[in-house]
Amino acid sequence: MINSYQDGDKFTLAVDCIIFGFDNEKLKILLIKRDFEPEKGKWSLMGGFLRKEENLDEAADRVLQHLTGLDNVYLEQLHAYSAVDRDPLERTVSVSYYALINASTTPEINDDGEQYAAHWFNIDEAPELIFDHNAMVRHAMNRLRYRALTKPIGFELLPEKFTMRQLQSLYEAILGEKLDKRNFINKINGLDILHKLDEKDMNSSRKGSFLYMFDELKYNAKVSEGFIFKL
Amino acid sequence: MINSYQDGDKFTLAVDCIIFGFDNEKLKILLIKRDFEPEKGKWSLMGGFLRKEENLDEAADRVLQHLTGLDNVYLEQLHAYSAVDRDPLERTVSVSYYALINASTTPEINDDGEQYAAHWFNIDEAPELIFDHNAMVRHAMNRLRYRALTKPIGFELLPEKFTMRQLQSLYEAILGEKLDKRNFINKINGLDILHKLDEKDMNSSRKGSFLYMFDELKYNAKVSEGFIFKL
DNA sequence: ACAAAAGTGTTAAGAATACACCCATGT
DNA sequence: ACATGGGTGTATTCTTAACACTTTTGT
Repeated sequence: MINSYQDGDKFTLAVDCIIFGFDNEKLKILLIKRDFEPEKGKWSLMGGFLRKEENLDEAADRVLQHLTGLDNVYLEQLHAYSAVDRDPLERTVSVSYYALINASTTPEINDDGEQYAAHWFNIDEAPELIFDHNAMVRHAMNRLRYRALTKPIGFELLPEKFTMRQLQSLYEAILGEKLDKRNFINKINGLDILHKLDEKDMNSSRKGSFLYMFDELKYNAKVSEGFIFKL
Repeated sequence: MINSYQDGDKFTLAVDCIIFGFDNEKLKILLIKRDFEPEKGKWSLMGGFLRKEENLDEAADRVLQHLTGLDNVYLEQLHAYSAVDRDPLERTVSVSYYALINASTTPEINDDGEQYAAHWFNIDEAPELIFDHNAMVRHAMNRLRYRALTKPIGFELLPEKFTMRQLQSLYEAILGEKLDKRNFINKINGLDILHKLDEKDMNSSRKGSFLYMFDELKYNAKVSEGFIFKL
């Protein structure tokens, strides 16, 4: 049974990316409209096939870069989907990844009109997706919520400089609940992983609000001292 | 790029199982000694190849049943490992699963001596494993610790009837730390998901200790009322 | 002067932790 | 009678949650 390779069936392997973004108000997801069969015209996640010379992480990076042009994106593997009939055309096992991209750094999406049209949707207004992609998105949301509480991944979704209010809005969008302003700020400051700038953002109010940066060095130092990030 | 299936490479897909057990004292892992190449004679996880007519969960079930004869085992998918050179003989992508089996229900292991010899190891005394199996085990331990705090999975590893002390020892083994007896019992009782029997286990002491059963109905009712299990 | 968002601490409630003695029984 | 593990409750600390007013400044 396991003592030989010769009798193994072979499979097409795909990656599908759940791409999250944030526009300072709502959590978004990037979807593409399929311009090819099967399920032409329907919305789906961005995906691609694994190639012999790469591993799954690299395939996900490649797919993401093709669509967004972005490199060094936060990507995390989620789950392998393998139902025999999940893809009606051909047996395909797909490994899902979720990506966090900072909407303000994001250049135009590679929407070449030929293969697919890409579009940002509010996470709660996304259309029905093909295959098992709806389940993939639900799963990704759960993981995102969990991760947001145990790793400072939120910063991946924000511009380099951001206000406390933006950070709070992001966490509210991820967790799906309102948070208390003072408690939130106290908690964040208690973590001591932000650098407060002298600069203010004057867009949101007359008074202006101070900008902060995530201090990755401080964070890494704390983690290596055994500090456990917990929001 | 994604608009056709024809140019896709194909891959051998495997599942590898991290099989945890508990002997009332230590957390154990079931490993097999390979009697075939590559890496003949070395210890590894139990694995097998995915077949066309099944999905990954089914493949993991099959592999596990072949080894242990057990059905209805708790199995959870963990991660897809896909390094190009992870298996020196042939490009193989492997999806890891962890399994929890109740050592007392476990019949003899299917150790047929021809293909492999299976052996239980204390988790902290396990030998070096082939390929990336060491990483798979580390990953599985982390997931097990997390799950143990948020789902009553511990009960999968115990006999149907068990004492509080057994339950506590199990959690201590999983979490790798000593717990306070009174606090532990208070917490467990606070969850109100156990059924206390009139029966006593007379093996562990002269006085005897009451046996308990996990009440799955109560648990499910609580969960569907929105109760969040948190140990 | 007022509208609109920023900024700032304290108190109360709840959760987690530390801790020590008596009980039942077989030998 | 004693040795062994079983069983039980309270006080303290820490963490989390609730809560309201003043500041700044552009119009």
